[in-house]
Amino acid sequence: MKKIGSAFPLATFDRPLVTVDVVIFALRNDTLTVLLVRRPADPQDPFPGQWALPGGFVDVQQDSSLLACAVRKLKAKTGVTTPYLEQLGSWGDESRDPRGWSTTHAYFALIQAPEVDAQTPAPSLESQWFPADDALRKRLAFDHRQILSAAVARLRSKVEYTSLPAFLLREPFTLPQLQKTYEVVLGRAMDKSAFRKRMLDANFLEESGMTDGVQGRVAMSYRIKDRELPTTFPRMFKSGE
Amino acid sequence: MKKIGSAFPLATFDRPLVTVDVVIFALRNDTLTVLLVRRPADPQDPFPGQWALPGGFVDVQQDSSLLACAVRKLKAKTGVTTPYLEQLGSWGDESRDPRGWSTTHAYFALIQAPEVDAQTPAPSLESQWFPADDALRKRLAFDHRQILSAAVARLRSKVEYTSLPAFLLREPFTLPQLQKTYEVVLGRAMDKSAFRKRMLDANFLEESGMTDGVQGRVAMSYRIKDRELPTTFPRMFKSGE
DNA sequence: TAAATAGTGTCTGTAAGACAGTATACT
DNA sequence: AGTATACTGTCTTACAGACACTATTTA
Repeated sequence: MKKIGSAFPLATFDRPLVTVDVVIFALRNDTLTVLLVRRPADPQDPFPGQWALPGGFVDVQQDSSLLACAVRKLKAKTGVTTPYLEQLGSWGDESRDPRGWSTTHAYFALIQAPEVDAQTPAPSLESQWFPADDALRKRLAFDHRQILSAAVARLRSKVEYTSLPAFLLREPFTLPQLQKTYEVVLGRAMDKSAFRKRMLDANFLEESGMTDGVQGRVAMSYRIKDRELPTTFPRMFKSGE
Repeated sequence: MKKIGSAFPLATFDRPLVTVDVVIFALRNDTLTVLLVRRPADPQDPFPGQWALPGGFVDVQQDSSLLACAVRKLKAKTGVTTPYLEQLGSWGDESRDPRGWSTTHAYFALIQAPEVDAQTPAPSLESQWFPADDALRKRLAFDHRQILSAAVARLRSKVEYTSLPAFLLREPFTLPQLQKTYEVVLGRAMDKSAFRKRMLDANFLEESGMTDGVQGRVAMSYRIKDRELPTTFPRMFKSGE
């Protein structure tokens, strides 16, 4: 077997395939949506024509790390360069890819819904946003359904005790908008007073002037103080897991 | 490049190396310890003679999945077959292994400290338990220091709101023993009354008769109701992250 | 009886939830 | 004025922490 990059001898093991997949979440139409791409129709490819998570092989020439690879794939599909991006986990076994023993490193990204008329890669025949719950019910290529399911579960779980949903909104945003986002992600209504106390006490937002409300009272708008990482609240929203 | 396992054609990419590493925690002498192994002394190998996490290449003939590979490596080093085992994350870049672009899938395991005189693989020159805090200060092979650091951080973080430390004890155990375990892992003392209320209210323990105490009042002993997964408490022990 | 360990009771503080109320905008 | 939206206040509940107390064992 071929050696790469150094004088160290390598055991002659077969190497698994190494891929990276990205679960990209955005809020569209007051719905949590994920981006799926269509596999090539070529019957030589595995799962031809099926929906899959955006992703693919690590390119050892181009990608300096797994994270860099995920960033590259995210940018290629959405144009977004500064998302919230966290590692979800890895999957690997002998049967998930018909081409052989294969591994994937899954990431999940939260992005602001693209402006409809920006010159970002538009949704197309090969790439489309689906409501998360619809996507979960689809038959997806590889084990992507399982990965997507883990991503949605992780997101919903973290939303119970972190400020993650703020990364789905374009800044500045109002507290009612943020509450709506929590409600959409979790699929249940929340109490306004408790919600506001919690967000403001957590001290991760800074005021950013009044909105020019379309109707009704104008609201205070906010920005995230530190976009690097989400804030953890001292308790869960709803007791239990 | 060689094709494996099927008729699907593969792009001729160089494939990264694929390894699995396991961070194995046990309680020894009222101290949180991790198992490290020595790299072979052969200068042909990377990091000869240095301490590293137990792990190595995925063997596509032998391992049907990443998890199976982690289980195999854990068993080889400790003889333990039913640990608490969870995926920690994956690391991969062009420079972590001098042999080339390499990835590792890291797992972390909580096991009961091996009986000293059982016929399990004994600690040896090539394999030794170190207090977690000492191990963190060592120079380790590859990026294993970073991985170990992530494992300790994850463990300490989850201990704040889950029943994880129970997996470090041999059953049955008493509440004072469990409390001691929490204190050892977190490095701080906890209030007895609050601790007991929390554990008993969480309802993940079942009574298992009285201990024959060596001195002092005999204590109720407990077993874990469901060893499959840890229980999540409704709040953190200490507010904040 | 003293020492050691196990276990309980009571009070306080914090933050979430329920829900009713007030404030400010537009029509 | 009426409606829609933003925001506040008050009461209750859940649970962690502090700390003093009681209970049961051995020496």
